[in-house]
Amino acid sequence: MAQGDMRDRPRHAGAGDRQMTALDPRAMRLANAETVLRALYGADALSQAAIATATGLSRRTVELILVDLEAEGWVRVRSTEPHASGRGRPARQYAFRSEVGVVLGIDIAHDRSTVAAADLRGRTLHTAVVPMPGEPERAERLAGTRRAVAEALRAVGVRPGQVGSVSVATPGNVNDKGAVDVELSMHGWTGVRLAEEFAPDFAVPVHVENNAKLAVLAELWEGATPGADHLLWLMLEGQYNGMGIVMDGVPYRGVDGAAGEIFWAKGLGLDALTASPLIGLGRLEPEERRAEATAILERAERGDPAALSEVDSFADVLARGLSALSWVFAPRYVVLGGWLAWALGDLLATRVAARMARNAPPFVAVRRSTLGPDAVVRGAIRAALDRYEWTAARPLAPERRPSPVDGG
Amino acid sequence: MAQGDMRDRPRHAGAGDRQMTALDPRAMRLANAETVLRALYGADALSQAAIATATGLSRRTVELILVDLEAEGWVRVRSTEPHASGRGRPARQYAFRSEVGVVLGIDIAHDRSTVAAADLRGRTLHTAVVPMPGEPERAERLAGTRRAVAEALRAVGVRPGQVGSVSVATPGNVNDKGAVDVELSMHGWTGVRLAEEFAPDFAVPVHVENNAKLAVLAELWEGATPGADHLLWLMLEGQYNGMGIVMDGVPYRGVDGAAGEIFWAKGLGLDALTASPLIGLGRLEPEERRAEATAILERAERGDPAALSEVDSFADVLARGLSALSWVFAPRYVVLGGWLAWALGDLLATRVAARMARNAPPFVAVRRSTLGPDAVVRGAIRAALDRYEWTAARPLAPERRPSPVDGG
DNA sequence: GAGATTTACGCTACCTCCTTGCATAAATCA
DNA sequence: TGATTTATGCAAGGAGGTAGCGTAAATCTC
Repeated sequence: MAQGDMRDRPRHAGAGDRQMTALDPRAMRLANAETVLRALYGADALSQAAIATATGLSRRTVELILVDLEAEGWVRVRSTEPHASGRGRPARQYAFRSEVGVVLGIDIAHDRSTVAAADLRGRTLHTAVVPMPGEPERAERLAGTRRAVAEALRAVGVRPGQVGSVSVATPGNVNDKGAVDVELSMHGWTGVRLAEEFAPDFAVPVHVENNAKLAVLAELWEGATPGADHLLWLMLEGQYNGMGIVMDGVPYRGVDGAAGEIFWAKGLGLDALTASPLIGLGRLEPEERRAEATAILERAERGDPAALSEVDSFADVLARGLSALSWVFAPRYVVLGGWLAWALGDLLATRVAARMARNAPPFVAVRRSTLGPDAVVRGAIRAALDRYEWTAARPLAPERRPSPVDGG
Repeated sequence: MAQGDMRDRPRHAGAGDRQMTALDPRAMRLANAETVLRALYGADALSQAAIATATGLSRRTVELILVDLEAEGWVRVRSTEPHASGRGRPARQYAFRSEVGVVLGIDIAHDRSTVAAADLRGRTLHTAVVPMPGEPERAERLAGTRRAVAEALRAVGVRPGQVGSVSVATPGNVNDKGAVDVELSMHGWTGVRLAEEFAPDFAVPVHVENNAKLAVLAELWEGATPGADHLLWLMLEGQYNGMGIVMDGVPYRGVDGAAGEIFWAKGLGLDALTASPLIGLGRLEPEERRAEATAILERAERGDPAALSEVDSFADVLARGLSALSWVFAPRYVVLGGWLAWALGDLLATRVAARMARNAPPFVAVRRSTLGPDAVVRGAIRAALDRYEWTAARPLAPERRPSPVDGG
């Protein structure tokens, strides 16, 4: 169930994509129960009849399944509500209980490790941050991250073994076994087997992915391009840049997660960005670089030619590379993310868009990411939720359930 | 069921990827029957016990399902065979009947239309070719293609309404509605709605796809890279070049099928190929250009510096562009296909590989396509098989069943 | 060649789950 | 207070899957 299972499978056993597992009445019940649960998950509260029409199951079956789900703790009965048409017996409203499971999103960044605990609808319950000043070694970084995990779990009152799903974001290439293949900017990070490192702490498999490839999930979830099918997401972070590629709604990893290394590719011209003063800001401390970027933005908005030409030449290089990539990928959106895009506001995006309008396919739209600095953690939470195993999981007991009031 | 249905869906209803449809006993039976059928499809012949262990169903259930499948005509009972261990009652062997369905692969190429009829295992039963000399207009080309369809169906003794699945290959961008958005090299072809054109002739929806995107399916099926997960497939045809991108085992289309237009992309340098004398050969007639290419190959193999430099400069441009793309896609293979790669043998591939070894990621392997001129038709047949609806289809009646002996 | 052994087949009994349909419950409206 | 409307609870019936036993059809042994 960890990574690397669905790769390199021969897709040509036969026709369409139905399941291949044997179905018995129990499996049927399980599948139908999950269907009901999903229907409730997607809505605020639903009556039996509403669930029946939404799922295609008979009302009787829905009724029986709800009895089970309520007994297990997945579902709460909201006291009969007034009702729409005004008359008739009011229907009982059933609601999914997001509190009965906790997932973790872990963002290991250069200067800090951030751990967010969220409920099953992805609402953040608590965020723990452990700063990582002075370029620490591998062991120190891992220990600090574990402290952040412990703090987050303590805050929401959940033991590690009860966590429903975990996703870890890291800079560098994450291979199909959940280890970092190449990461040059963090000490001793190349070769670290993150999935193995964290696996013993939890009862569920630990998912590990490159940070840009996770941030793009947040963009699809609660960002500028919800539910988009194909897009390119650029993480402009200064020295540490990356790309998230989404195709057919799914993030694409390539062989051992190596996809999207556009800054290593000769021929796209994006390696020229390294020389840009804007990229150079990445070397500064977070507060400092943000101030610098804001200063540039303000100067440019006042019409200062030096600031404008700085942004323009940056946009030139970016637009050239992204135009070429757009012919290859035919994405619906190109999204500019990372703190640099965040700090430069719409200035950069509009300028890149103007330049791409001439050279890229006409259907490609340029967007600025609407996500703030927590894009990567939110993406990790999204990935954790996507991997949460409804059928295997058991809801947390009432006394163990965290409430959103507890944490931050 | 045609194209364009699974696009742009929000992927974040909840967790993993189970089905969302209500399951009743009948659906369960249908799914289990399909599971049994698939097991038989993947093997030559199987006993009840073998099917039971392969599928996870009880032997009794397998037995009952086989009774149905045999009655419907899907399955044949091979007379009890000697048996492995030597003793014990010999098991009945059940075999999937590939003859009970016919699929069509249609390749509309510049100089001809080719229609191949195949059985459900993809064995070609008959191939009909209608030449298209003198750059005909749209109507003429469509009429000629219909003639080829009629001939192929006559040869295998099947009426159009009985065809189980159809896939059409065409040059140009095929949008999500099965129409050609842009195709400049064939008269009046831009805007032709191929799915609609052919739909009335058949009882099943007609799948339409760009020819390079279909050829790559043949490569995965019976070519140089069977079952590969990620690869880039180049169709070098002279004037009409294209690319097929496979990611996670699935061909990638992009917005309205526009993905892979690497020759329109400034910045990759591949537009420079247009100037190459090798590409120029595409303007000649098929026999002529093949002779010319073979002549170049022979001269190069004898060490002729002019021929070698011609191939080298071609390989240079190709390798530069493909190296850049390899950083972006991280494919396992880059495959050179099309008649040009076919004609130049391993010469081109080894030279491209040597140049890419320096600039591309180390895991990328360069391969020459092992498919001949029928790559596109075979890919169309593969696509048609992939879309064949087992559960909806009814096996052909015995008197209508084509036999491989009939056709070519 | 008859009986033992081995493996496969056919079938009955039973279980789970889904569906239909009707009687009952709980609200509003006249 | 009774009619109307909508929701709930429950009994009966049907479809499908599984377990397990007796029988069938081979080979092996003496």
